[in-house]
Amino acid sequence: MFNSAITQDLFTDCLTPKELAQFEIETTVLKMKKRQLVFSENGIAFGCYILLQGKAKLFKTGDLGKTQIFQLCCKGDLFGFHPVLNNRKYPDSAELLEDSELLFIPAAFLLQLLKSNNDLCMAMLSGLSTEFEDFLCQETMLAQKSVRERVCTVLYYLTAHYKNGNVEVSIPLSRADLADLCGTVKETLVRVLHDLKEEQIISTTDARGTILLLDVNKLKRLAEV
Amino acid sequence: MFNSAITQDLFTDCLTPKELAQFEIETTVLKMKKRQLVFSENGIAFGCYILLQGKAKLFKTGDLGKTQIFQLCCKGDLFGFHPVLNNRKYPDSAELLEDSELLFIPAAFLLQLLKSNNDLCMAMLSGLSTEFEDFLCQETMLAQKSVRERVCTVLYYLTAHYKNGNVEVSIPLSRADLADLCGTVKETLVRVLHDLKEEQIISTTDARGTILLLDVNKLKRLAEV
DNA sequence: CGCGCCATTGACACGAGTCAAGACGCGTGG
DNA sequence: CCACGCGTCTTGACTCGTGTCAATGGCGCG
Repeated sequence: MFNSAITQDLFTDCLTPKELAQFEIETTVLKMKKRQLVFSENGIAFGCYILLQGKAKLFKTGDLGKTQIFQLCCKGDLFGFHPVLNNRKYPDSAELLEDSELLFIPAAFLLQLLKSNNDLCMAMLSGLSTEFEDFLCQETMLAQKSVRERVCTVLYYLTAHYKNGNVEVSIPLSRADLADLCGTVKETLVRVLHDLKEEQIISTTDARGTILLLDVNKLKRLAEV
Repeated sequence: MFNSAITQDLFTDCLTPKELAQFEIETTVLKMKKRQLVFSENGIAFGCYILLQGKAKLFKTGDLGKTQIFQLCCKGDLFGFHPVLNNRKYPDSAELLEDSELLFIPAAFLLQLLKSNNDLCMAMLSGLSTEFEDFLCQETMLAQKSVRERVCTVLYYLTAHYKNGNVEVSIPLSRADLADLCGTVKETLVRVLHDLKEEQIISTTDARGTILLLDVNKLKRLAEV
């Protein structure tokens, strides 16, 4: 959950050598800073992006101005392509969590590739369907679970993003971002984290509040209630 | 919201006459009764369906057994295709709300069409992207709005499904189904409906509790808070 | 006629949001 | 090198929305 279902493998796996060469030419590498917006809600989609290096969050802003994060992007993830495919405005926003390197793919070129390469199309359909699955889980979780369960669920799934080696998982997200992932507010999130600390399930090492997962199994059990 | 982004137009618009002929041959009409399951979570996907006549709800069951409805299907909607595209099990279930007529499209045939017809692929990609937009709205709504606002939002969007002529909108869903759409429980939903009745925004005519929308504009305003 | 499903209402408890204040570390500038 | 200020994290007190449990009412169907 919260992972990208579609990565740059899409291109490396599906494109012909000739198309790959063209790909090199048509795409552009961008360097951007932490906190910069890659695109934002209602903006026109000139193309999409591959995250070559760094991290990003994808989120939507509700009617009241509160943001809901629905995906965290890591190295290799493709994002921002939906409005290219259905020719609409961006329904969401993307912000960098670290200084990052992006590969920009122009909309027209992506569409041209899709039109001429059926394998790519099929792979994309598959990816979008997997993304659909993910959304179902997210939506059901948000609608049905308590905040405590949601926090545990989110922390558990973040292991996929922030595992160092095989054991340690440290999560450098801010409290505000974590709250936006869980669909709650900072204060409530902090209280839950406090409890989890007392239960020896997590710990916070540094002053920034980086979370260290101590007992992933117990976390998983609490998440699945 | 809660609408299908993908309908049978996909086929009528994109298929060649020859493919349409083949389509006639490969697909099967099914008649099924209210409350029957078309498919269910974790089931194998043998194909997908077009709703020729009737209504259906698509939902996912959470860890605790509570169901969350995320889409209502009307005449012409295509559904149940995601696991065909990504070769997995069904992540959701489909249940008929009325006696219905379905067109079954075998998985292999759908895949064959997609492989040989790029227009169809592109149209499908577009539809899935629009579906993605819809999910973002749903998720943000569920995570951020109060129950009252959610009920108003849901009722408002249901106008698209249950409009008779141009003015009257009557909603024949059960309280349980409405609650499952709003991400709440029957009792709470009933209380909100009670208040909306007092505020002259809706009324319930028959004993089954069919809801009649009196003031769609006010409803919309309450939904957008 | 009576059973059962569904809608409705009431009483109650608790989870979670809001508001306000304090703690802590970090960076900037004097 | 220290002090101040800012941003983030944390905690407390309080309120209220919402879920749970339980009981009643109404209508249709067998």
